[in-house]
Amino acid sequence: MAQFWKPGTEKPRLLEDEDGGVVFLSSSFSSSSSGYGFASIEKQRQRLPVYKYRTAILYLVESHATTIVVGETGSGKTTQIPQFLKEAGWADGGRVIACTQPRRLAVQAVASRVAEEMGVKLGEEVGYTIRFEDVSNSDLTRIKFLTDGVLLREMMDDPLLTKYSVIMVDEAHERSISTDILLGLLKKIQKRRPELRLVISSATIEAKSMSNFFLSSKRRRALEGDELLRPSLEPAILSVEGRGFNVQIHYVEDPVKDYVQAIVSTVLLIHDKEPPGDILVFLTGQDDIDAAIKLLTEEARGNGKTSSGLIILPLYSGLTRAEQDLVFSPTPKGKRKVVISTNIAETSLTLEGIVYVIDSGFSKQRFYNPITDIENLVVAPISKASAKQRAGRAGRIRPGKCYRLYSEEYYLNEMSVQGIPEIQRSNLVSCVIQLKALGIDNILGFDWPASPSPESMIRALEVLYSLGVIDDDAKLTSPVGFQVAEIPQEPMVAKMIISSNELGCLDEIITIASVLSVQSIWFSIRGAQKELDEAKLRFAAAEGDHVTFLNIYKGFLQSGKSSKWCHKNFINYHAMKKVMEIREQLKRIALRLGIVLKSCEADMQLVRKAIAAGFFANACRLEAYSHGGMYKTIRGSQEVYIHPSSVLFRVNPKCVIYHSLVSTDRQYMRNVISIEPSWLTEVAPHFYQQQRHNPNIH
DNA sequence: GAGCACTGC
Repeated sequence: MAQFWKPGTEKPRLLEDEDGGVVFLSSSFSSSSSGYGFASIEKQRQRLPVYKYRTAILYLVESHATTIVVGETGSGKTTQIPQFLKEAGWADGGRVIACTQPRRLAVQAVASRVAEEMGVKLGEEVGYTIRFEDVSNSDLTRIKFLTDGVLLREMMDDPLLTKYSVIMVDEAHERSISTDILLGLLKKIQKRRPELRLVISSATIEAKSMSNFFLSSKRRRALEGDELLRPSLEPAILSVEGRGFNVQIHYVEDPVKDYVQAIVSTVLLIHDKEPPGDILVFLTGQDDIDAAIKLLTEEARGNGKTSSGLIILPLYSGLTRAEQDLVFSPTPKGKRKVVISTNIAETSLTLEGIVYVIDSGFSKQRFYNPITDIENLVVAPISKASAKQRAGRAGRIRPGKCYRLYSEEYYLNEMSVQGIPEIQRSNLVSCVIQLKALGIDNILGFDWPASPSPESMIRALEVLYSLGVIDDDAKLTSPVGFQVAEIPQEPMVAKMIISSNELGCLDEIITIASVLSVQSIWFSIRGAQKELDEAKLRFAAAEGDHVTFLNIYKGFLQSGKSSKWCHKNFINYHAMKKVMEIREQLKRIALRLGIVLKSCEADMQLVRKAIAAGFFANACRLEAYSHGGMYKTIRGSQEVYIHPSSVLFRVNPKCVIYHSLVSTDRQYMRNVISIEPSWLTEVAPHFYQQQRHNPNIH
């Protein structure tokens, strides 16, 4: 059993502020109440911690180009600041206040809350825009919530975002790729539009570096000049307290060898010794979660006293909606809920009723190797910022406790302060083309909040060049480059779509692109693997997985888009509905780009050629004398295998193209289609011509 | 015969 150190002097406050750079404004700025109706809602608003900073916030936004608001959970900053700004006149004269979020669900929730507080109909004065859903009105909407990805897309039509007077970037500390790109671009826009105001909402840990980012060296010089009429270019930092309760932290004395076992022991310890309250456990992935549940169920059963009253539930994104909803159902009296979760509960989902958190100290994180061009998912230690976020989940309803399965010494001395920003862990192909489309040609010189490695940027430029999307001067080509940038898909998929025009198979290709962009269209039930495989066989096409998707789509349409039909065939109905939405979007965009919606009927050779035109770099050749179905990539001689979930598994055609690689003990190709090697020089002569004499091709 | 942290356009 894990031994926890119970410090004699337990920490009075969980969220220790360890960077001294944050300015805390005193409440002398407190505002008087605004003469506003809806008494009860107005009272609720006034009770939010952010309310007493109303005047301070308005003053800072007025006088500073950028205001950084450090606010803990429950401060009310997201719902209140846009309203303060509106009340102060920032939306007068047809201007709009924007507030971005990293996630769609948050956009919808916050927008409807604010519309309710203001007593207006959602979609009119208060609106929102997310992919597939625009609940806003260009004449009426004054406060608009949107995902940061949508705002980036808006910049393609209006690079200076002229209709917005204030842009609030919420959850900036999460440092997603789109937030980072957005921050870099907003900084540029500010130089052209001094009247634009930015509000960056961030966690404590990031505030200082965010402030330094918006105060570049050029600006420091400007500050010394004569800039009286302009707002101060030095960002203001305002800290707003949250409404979380204290969380006591417990550490283990010695490093934990087996964290699944340690979790089980700790759950039973809490259940035995601590007062009622639900437990949230952070683990890395589905495998660990299933193992922990199995072990916990066994040990609880064999331990009479503690076995009663535990409701043990898994939580990860792969679960169906119904399974996920179980964790939100209220815990019956006398019971204790134990939710064993991935990182999904760290930011994306909030559980009420959690009093105890057990933190394994690990999560799965994506890493990208620009040399091999492979993205890997690996279990890695979390950062202090994550650890604090996880612990905070225990203090939402009353004071709670957090059990960290690592030592305090490790936390203090070895854990990194914050995680590596996503942009430094990812393939940058989509990101680079987006910047190019916005006229940023000097990618290497772009002022990022955190610079990606030059190797990753160069690799992205190489891929875009090979696709014919950028030219020798690294400028977007016309029309292909601009078309690819318009299509909201990875550039290789976008190129496949554009190539389908002259091949006359857009109809089929957008179906394939749509299926490839959802997680999985298969409905997997544990223990029903055989049935799933049989269902797959009913649709399997000799050409490969992409053509199999076409068969499934056809069947789905013939069934009248029936959910029953999906169920019978082990197909995920919700995924199919998403496929339909994406397909409609792609169809609309393709038609706008002048691509003709044509079907090639049964001629699958055209479909395969279109796939090759986008994914030629992923072509592989079967190794003639290998018995294990070993392939090598034609370009890099990398050893790869067909994934067992593919319809071409064990079929092993001579030459294939894959859509993506997953790396475990081997590199597995997922979603594979067979091609003729001669097509490669046909669709990508520039890429393969130097290798004309390479025996691998002929 | 194997495996899918989490978002987003």
